Amino acid sequence: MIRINQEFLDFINKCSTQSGFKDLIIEQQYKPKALIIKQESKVLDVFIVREGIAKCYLTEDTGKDFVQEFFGEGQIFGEVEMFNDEFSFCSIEALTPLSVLKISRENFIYLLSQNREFNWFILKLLASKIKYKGIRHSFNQSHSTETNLQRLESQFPGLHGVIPKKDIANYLGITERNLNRAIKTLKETS
Amino acid sequence: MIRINQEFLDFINKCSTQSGFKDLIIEQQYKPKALIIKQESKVLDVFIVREGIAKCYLTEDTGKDFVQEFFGEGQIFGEVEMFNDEFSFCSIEALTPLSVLKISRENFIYLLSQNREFNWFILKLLASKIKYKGIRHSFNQSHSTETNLQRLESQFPGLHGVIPKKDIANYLGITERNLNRAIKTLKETS
DNA sequence: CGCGTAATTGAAAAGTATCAACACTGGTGG
DNA sequence: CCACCAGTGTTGATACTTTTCAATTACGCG
Repeated sequence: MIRINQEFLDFINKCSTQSGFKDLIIEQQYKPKALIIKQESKVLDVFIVREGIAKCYLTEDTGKDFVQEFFGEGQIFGEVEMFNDEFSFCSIEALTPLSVLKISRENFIYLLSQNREFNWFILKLLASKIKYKGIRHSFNQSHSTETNLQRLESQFPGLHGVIPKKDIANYLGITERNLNRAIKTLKETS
Repeated sequence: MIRINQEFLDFINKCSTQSGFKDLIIEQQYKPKALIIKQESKVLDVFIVREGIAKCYLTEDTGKDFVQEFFGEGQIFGEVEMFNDEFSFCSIEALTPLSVLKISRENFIYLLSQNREFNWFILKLLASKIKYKGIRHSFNQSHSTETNLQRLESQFPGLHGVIPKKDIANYLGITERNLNRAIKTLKETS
């Protein structure tokens, strides 16, 4: 399954009903293929996935796309840009119909300073992303395409049908041609 | 040059002279090749580089090492393990004689909750690591070995003589053989 | 000098990208 | 109902890149 964070989503959902909190959180909907954050553009809000799947990817000067991560329920994005500079280093696109909760930069920083629990959640989320990215990059570089594909499928069973092959290839950092060969090889040897 | 964070180092140095703060921070020295954090082991402290260079790497089940990052002055490590679980997903090794400032888990969490400036520094540091890792992984996957090497050399001029070739190869995710060919190719075409 | 570690190189094998052709699918309009 | 289209997925042949492995050289240090 896609990476999710139910605990954080529950927390935010609970908050969005409390006075003094609900006004800071705005719900929003996106259709598939909608571009939510555009690379190199200003990011004014933080987003939390309520329902659906989003794709986080980076377009290189070579024209190639590289998928950083697929975001499921309770995953946050746009928060990295709140701390250092407001320009996004990646794009975010809805893969399925997507429901998000939006918090403005101003309110996000206010919450961080005023709500200890929120602050702790964000620290944990950031640390978790670092770990995820570190392990992923290392694994990718150190294993064969077949092994990388197997790992992805064990982490996200049922990604076929939801995520286009092009995106899977871009997540693994390989071409579609090579992805197809890997799939075939795995079928034959199983 | 190696990634550094002078602002944070200045802040920590200043703190370590203040009453109520200095007792929380311990200075420590390591010799080259000393293993400071061991993969899969418990991490009890957070470390901040005061002087020298450390290598952050991950050993895969294939026996291959992958270098995540080289830490310079003001860079922090061990902090990721403070938030989720205390077992390290990577190893940290001194490359040069290394001077670090150490903060125990207990005191780290205390500082996070009591010192707003410290809290904000950590948030920024974590966000910065995410961005660094994201951009790096994407660039690596999308460019040729030669281009990756050029990028590394432009970011860290003078890494030869300090960082062994094996580590450079492991940082780029390639073999030493291939690194040597890339170096030769770049020399010829320049 | 001799030892161990690090760096270098060539040749063969394995893996991956590129490119072009073709198949499948769902939706649209005649 | 069929023809057409665009987007997506599939495949083979070839060129290119990287790894593997083994042999050799260079360097620092007791």
